[in-house]
Amino acid sequence: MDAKTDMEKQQERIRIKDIARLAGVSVGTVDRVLHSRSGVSPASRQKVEEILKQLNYQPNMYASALASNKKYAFACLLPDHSEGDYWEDVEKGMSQAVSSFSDFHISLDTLYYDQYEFGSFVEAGNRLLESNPDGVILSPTIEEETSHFVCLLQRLGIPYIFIDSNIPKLNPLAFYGQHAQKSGYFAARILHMLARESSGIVLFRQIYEGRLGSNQQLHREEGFYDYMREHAPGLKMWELNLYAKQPGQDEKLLDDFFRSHPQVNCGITFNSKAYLVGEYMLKHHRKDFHLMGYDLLRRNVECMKAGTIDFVIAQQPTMQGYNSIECLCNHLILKKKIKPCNYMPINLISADNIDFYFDAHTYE
Amino acid sequence: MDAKTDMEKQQERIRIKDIARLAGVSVGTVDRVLHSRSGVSPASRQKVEEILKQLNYQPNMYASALASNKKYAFACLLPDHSEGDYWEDVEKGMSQAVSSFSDFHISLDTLYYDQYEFGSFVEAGNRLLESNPDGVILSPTIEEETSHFVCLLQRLGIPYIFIDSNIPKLNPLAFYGQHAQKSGYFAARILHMLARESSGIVLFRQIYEGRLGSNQQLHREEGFYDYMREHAPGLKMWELNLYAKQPGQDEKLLDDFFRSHPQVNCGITFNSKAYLVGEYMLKHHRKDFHLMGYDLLRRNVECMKAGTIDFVIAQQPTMQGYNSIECLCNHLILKKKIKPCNYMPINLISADNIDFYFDAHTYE
DNA sequence: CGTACCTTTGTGTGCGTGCACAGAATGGAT
DNA sequence: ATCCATTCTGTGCACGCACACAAAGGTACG
Repeated sequence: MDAKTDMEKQQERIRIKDIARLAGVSVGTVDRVLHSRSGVSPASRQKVEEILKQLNYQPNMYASALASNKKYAFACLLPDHSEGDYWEDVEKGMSQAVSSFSDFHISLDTLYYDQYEFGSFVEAGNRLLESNPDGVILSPTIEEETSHFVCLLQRLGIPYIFIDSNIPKLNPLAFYGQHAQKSGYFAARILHMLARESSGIVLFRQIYEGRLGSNQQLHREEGFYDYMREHAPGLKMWELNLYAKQPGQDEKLLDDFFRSHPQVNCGITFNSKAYLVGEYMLKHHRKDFHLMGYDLLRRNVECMKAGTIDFVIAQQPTMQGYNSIECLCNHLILKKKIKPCNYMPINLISADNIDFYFDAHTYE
Repeated sequence: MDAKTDMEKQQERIRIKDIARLAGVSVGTVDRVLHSRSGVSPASRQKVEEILKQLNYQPNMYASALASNKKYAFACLLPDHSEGDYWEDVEKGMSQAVSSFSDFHISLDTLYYDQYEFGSFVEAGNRLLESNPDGVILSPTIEEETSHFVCLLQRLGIPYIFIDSNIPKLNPLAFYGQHAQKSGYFAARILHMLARESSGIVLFRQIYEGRLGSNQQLHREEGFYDYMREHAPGLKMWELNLYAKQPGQDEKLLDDFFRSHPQVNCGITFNSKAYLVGEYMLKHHRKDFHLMGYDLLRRNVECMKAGTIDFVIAQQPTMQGYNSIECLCNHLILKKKIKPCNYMPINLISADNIDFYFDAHTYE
């Protein structure tokens, strides 16, 4: 029966056809209004817009994607990385998203650069632009170069998303990552519980070419010191710089430090390389040292299971990757409004709850 | 041009039409094979199945949902609850999912029962069955009655999902919730850090009609004791039963306990009612007591901000709700394979990282 | 050989939307 | 009034799939 009551119809989804009928125009006109195309008289436009608002019309995105049959090419610019690294999880999340939204005809091209060679970032950026992508995802690890690159994207009208760390003034379409300062603050609370009153804490830092690796690291440190200033002003703290690239050198630095500071039984790294210290402890059979770090890298996980890393703060890299692709789809295809700043949860992981944090499962 | 190279076509999505052409049959026949309907000769069926497997055909679920135009009614059976409660977040997740999958024409009907009146569960269950739903979500809080109810569902061929707690032998289509034993174990690790060596720990328990509220609570306790047995066998522990329904009575019990055990400065609840103790501490201006609990109820959050609850373990109720609806869609509409056991992360929340855990944002 | 009946296969329409194209209306110039 | 240009509006097909219906082929029986 065509003669359904209004009661029943209320539940039904409103279609373009319905809007057209109510506005006394054809679906073509409604379509033009919806996509703000030209060729509609002011009177019709206003009438249609009125009805749209009144009925709170939501297009059927599946029908829309089916009909428009466009292809979207996304591109991603990441630091190059090896197996078991942080960025691998980010990529995993992105490829999960690509396959989950494959019916939208999206594709993803990932380009890599050497985080410590600025030239390689620029070069990768140029290659990316050549492919003329519809949306870009990148991590603003190098502020200066990112700034330049983002200017080009803006000029071309290509939306870009930041993951992992943020530079708000370069206003990306969205940011997915952790609130670094607050995560440092939280880490401090936990480490403070681990630290005995009498002893002290050592901060292991990562130095490249004479400067700290990233803003992330700096903000985490800030948060850490903020907490300690408020809650444990008397606690002694040391900073020890490590260099990752020359393992022998780091080992010697650690030897020297612990020889001259035997009472220190607590430490933290504000980057993902806690395993450098954890593996050192393992090698020297020191199980009494309490260590914290960041990110569920394979080597960190192994240290946690072996007992030389107590806790790690995870920042859901897989979810970051997944969400950033989803965000581009929402923006470009479904024209949804995007939330610009999206902080990931600050997760505390120990050997006990680690099994529930490989967030892969969430998005099969 | 119709004459695309195979190279190009490889990237394209395979359609039913393609399968039909390659198998030398019509799309109707392929359709029949895909939906395992009758009326296909063994020869054709085999040929089509072969091609399907060979090309790993994945149907376009959007087109499929669009064409089939079926309506799905889901039903949900939950303990009744007041504002700011745990179940409210579960419901929030479910309604977010319903609106995010609204193009699949799903609807959700939620029924409530009194958790402590078994008869009301049965009555709500019967009302639910009358509406003849396509899928059911419930929390098996009462084992006996749930078992009966689930039998009925099985007989009717209606799939059901458990959230929050699990009874594997009633084999639900899927379970979304926390690994209770391991979460208790993890909680113990944290509380052990909070507890000074010299003092002891009190376990506040929730008693209804002479027995513990739920299996969840029991398993958490188990995990907690497991940890303590392994890592702090000497630590003294007490159990104090509370009754929630008579606040005056609880206050007296707490008074008595702390008068006779002034050295105890640490406690935990294995249900969501930590605020009973937190608010007591607030009232008596005791800030030196370390308290842990479960779930981000409004009253718990307030205690955390006031400083009388140190940590809470959260179990992502919103995500549980969202995922359970998503699961029914995947199973009934998209015919995807379902993962039967889905453990939520074991999240540790303090006042510092709480802002990042109202998981609403994730699914706008 | 015609008819009835069953099994197997092919075709056509519609789901809600995007978009190209055709058609109608308007206004101005001749 | 006629013609053309311009603006505005309506129609029809396509997207990939589900499902109803029609058609074709085969078998049995009078």
